[in-house]
Amino acid sequence: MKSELVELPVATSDGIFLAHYSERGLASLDFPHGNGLVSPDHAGRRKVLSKQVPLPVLRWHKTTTDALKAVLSGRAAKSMPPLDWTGKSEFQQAVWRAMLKLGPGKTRSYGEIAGAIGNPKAVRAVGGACGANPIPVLVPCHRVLAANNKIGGFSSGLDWKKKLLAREGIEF
DNA sequence: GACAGATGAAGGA
DNA sequence: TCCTTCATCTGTC
Repeated sequence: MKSELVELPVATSDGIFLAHYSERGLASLDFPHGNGLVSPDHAGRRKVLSKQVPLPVLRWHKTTTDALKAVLSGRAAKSMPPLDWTGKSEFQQAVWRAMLKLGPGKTRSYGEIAGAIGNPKAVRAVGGACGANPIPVLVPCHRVLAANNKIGGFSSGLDWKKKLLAREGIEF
């Protein structure tokens, strides 16, 4: 089957994020690497040039750009592009949906997220699902803290998590 | 099937 | 308080 990803850069004041779109929607989002440069890993990845980008993807990309900039400045995204979670487990999707409900400045603990999806004991699994989140920032995994307001962890780097939380006025 | 993980809670020093 | 240990659940190899 063809599941070619369209790869488009998202320029923000924090660097150039890299968005990957499938025919279903936004599939993943990469944090800027170093000084906004794309990692060598992406160099060899098959991608579609901007000229060939389908119209729906261009619309999604605009929405994604707006949403990303809004979240990075501590505001709520006005609208979200469709998210492509194909191939992900039901559990992971449930965790991510629960996180999408968190507005700016709101936080939950891993235990509370676990409870929200009806499995209060699955706290460690929630941590695993957060780490597997392909769309950080837009799926606000940075708003999930450990118990007692501790920072917990962040797969893309604790610095990003701290920065994002600080912009939303969250104390931890 | 075994193991690891971005946790949480309880018990002891 | 702080540290250690154990219970629990899911994903990955």
